[in-house]
Amino acid sequence: MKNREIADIFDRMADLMEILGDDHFRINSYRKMARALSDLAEPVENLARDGKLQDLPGIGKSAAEKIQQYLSAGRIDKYEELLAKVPPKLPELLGVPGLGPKTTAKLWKQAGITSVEELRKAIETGDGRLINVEGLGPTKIRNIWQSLNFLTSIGGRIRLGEADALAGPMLAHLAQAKGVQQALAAGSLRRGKETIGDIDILCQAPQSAAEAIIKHFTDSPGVQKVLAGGKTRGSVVLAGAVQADLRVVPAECFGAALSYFTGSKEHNVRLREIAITKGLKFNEYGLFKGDERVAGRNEREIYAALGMQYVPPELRENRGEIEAARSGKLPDLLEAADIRGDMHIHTTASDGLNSIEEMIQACQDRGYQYMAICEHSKSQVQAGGLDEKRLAEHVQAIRKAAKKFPKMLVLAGVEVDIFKDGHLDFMADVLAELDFVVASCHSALAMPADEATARLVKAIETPHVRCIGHPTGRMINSRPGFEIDIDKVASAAAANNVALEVNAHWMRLDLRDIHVRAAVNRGAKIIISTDSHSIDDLDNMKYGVLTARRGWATPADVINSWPKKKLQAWLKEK
DNA sequence: GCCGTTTTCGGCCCGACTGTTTTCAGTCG
Repeated sequence: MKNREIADIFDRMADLMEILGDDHFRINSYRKMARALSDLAEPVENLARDGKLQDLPGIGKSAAEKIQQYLSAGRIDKYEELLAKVPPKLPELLGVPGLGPKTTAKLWKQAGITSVEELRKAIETGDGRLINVEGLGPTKIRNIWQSLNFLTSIGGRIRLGEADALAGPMLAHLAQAKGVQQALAAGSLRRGKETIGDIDILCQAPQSAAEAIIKHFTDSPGVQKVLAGGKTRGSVVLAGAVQADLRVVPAECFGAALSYFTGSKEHNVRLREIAITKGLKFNEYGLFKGDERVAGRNEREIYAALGMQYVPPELRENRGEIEAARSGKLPDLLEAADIRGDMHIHTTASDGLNSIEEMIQACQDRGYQYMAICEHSKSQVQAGGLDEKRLAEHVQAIRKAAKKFPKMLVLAGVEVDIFKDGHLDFMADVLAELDFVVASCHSALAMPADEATARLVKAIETPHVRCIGHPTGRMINSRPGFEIDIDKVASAAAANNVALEVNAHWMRLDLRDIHVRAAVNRGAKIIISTDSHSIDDLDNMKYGVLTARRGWATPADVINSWPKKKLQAWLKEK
């Protein structure tokens, strides 16, 4: 699957065109193409084969030809032409905060700088080259210098759970400032995206209090560096080199600002375009007819005034939610409160930190009606995987412990390993004794897409298997995991009445959002599980719910939102 | 380069903050 690869090339072409000063509308359309390709769950090769490339939003004749050329010849002429016009390492300058295409072009043409390393040397040695660059004074040079040092210390986007942990204390700190009526996380954190670039916080307060609140924010304990502080917004760097931005707005604009700063950018652009067709103007202060504000206090009245359903933040990615909302066809998404159980929990019997009873109690404390304890199987030696004998003893221990919790349905399960060729770590007669079987891959996690797909399909077709755990095996920001043909996997899952896991741990979130959507579209069922190895891990469920919502999942799609009786009936179906 | 419920041509989102060319360009979100 070459989706990501081709998307990157379109993004790089856009970068090059920006430096060369090309028409910015054209550049924007290249960005849209890159986005369409990276949002695509199925292999772009399939669309190309079926002549359906132009069905993708923003992909026209010319882009389709470029994609076809890449797939058949491994190159895109236009990209090669652009590369020939610009020094190879110049585009990396665009990644330096504060450096955009205009300044990058000037550094190149007026100072002969062609890479980040050369820029660093030019500043370090003070060789005088930068003096010739117009628009570049001492302050800007100092800021660029700091950005260069900042760059070497950060690893890019942080994971959802990490951002959430940073935002929580900051929100609590802000709530103590005088005049604050409410403070919420906006941006990709509110949308529940798997990684977060920076933390956006929106605060409702009277205008008169704004400046003091921003000061309160920039003076916060965790702040390492203040990047900006004005009358309506402030910007800081937190521990771990994470940027956090704050905006303070009065109540009459809060909804407009929340919508604006929640994004996504692509969703917002569409909203503004719709506003224009209705003779309105939409900005972060409200929805305006001339000078009159027709909406802005909350998001719902804005969507209503634009003639569409309220769009939940998780769907705001311009992946079809605008059209659905305009025709009243948005799904009734799963809610966190719908979750009735956790179906993938470890205990001290394998590599968990808490006992059976502690985990049952913790699930009961969270209001669950059912749960499944699923330890590793014998080949997971490093994780204390259970062999047949220990597994049988463990089942007895679970049954015994469960008697102390009559209200909780405790399933004795297993997380059985799927080997490289798709066969399992336990024989069918062992699996038959269990209430619930999750099958997962823990080894050979780098294999070609067709082999990985076949491996999962074989496991799905195996008797007694009811769920595939963390189907791609990816670890966000550290391991890509399998590329799979999600349509094939989901179709097999639907046909065999096997669920696909959304692993709720913020390091996994696997299935990921676009896979959930493809799976649901194919009629596959989802189980959102925390794969908990401790009591605290149980609280990761919220990240799995966010991911499922981003995949347009409804309660009907998510088995562990079903009532206990319906779950028990489903368990008997295979 | 894409796109069409005022369209196949003429559009294509909006404002804050910063530093510098002291009236605005560049960058960012």
